[in-house]
Amino acid sequence: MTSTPTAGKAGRRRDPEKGAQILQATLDVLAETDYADVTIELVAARAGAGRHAIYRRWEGKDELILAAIACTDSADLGPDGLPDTGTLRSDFLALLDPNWMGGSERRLRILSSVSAMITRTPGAVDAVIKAIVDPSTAAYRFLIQRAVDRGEYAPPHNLDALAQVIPSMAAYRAFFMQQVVDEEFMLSIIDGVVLAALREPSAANR
Amino acid sequence: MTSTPTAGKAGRRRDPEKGAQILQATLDVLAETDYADVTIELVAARAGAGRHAIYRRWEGKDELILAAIACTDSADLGPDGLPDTGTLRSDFLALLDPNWMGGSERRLRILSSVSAMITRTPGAVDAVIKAIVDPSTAAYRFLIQRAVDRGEYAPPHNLDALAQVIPSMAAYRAFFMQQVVDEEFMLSIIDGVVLAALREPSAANR
DNA sequence: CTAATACGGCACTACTCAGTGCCGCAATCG
DNA sequence: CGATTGCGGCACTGAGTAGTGCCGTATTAG
Repeated sequence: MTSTPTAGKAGRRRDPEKGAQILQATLDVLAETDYADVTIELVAARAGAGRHAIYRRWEGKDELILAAIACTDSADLGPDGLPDTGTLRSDFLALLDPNWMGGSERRLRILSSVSAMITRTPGAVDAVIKAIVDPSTAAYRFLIQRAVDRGEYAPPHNLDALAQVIPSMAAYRAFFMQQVVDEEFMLSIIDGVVLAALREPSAANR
Repeated sequence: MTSTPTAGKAGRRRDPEKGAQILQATLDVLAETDYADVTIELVAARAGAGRHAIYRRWEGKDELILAAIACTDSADLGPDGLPDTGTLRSDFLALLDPNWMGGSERRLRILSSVSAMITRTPGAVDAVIKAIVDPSTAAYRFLIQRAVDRGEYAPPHNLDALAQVIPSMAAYRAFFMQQVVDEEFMLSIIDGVVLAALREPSAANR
């Protein structure tokens, strides 16, 4: 990539907005169509840019998409963005709020679009794991651990496995079955699997 | 599709073997590469056939792949093909045998390759669900239900949700995380999630 | 001012690949 | 035998698209 002309001397400076707009447009297109249908032309048009503005910043299509994945917004999955309602079950239910579901749905769609890239492009797996998979798992791990810490449940046999239940099953349903991840489905997982696998704390743990 | 000349009169008869070989080759290629990399040329070469032998039998690429998905072998997931070891946990462990894992891995790879097609081609979702998703879920549902029937566990709160845990989490790991679905991972799901969510039967149920 | 760089828009090349037509040969029917 | 159809192999067309070059314009440093 050519360095920004700030270090040099003359010339029009590269618009910092454009880069962000292009990445956002890339994520938008990824969330709407499949990887194979993501054309540079489409991204450029969506960003109100020319193709050169893209190729000036990234080596090619794959680098662009990798960069876009890396800047997927997962702030809502951080400890500070997660609900804290007092009980684990109502924390889970709070995640059904459109406020969070919007981000989840978008991440799911991006995840599925990028899937075709995963087996092909080196680095794609790591980018996806870092930007989407890990934050999701970490969010559920955090909620469960907090419930355990407050004495709501006994420490589970395998926290990591439990934390992946909801992301996995939601992705499987949305992706391979093309069915909506609605409240009814989420409740069936929450009550039928996750909470069922957690035990009341023994007296010794209180 | 043109009808077989058996009803008519003259001409060389269409080789019934060829059709099967082409479908098998399609599945092989699907299991090895991505949907976008599945070219008719590649399938034809793998089947030892010409492109015409394919287009004579199917309308186009999508129809070929749909037909191939529909004939995915899931016989090992039928009630008669599943292990019966006496306990649910050892039934699950028996599924780790290469005998079953081979089929599972193949189905997973085909599932991931076809995923790009799911959002695009009408009928692809139904074909995938019927040939891969449903048989997998049904197999786990059968094993769990049998364990419940023999009094090993109490009837679960939501059998369908539990039956989808292993297929979902295995697919998520293999597909989005590109990590092997090995014995260690399976054990963490079996013990940490599925069996943890099942309860010992109460005295009244015995 | 001039030089250098960014920008959008357009045209162009290069490549892949689905689908078709043609050729020669093989099989099957009358 | 001749007509018809299946078959593999080859060449070809046409569509889609990644990537590049050029043009006129805008912005910035010296």
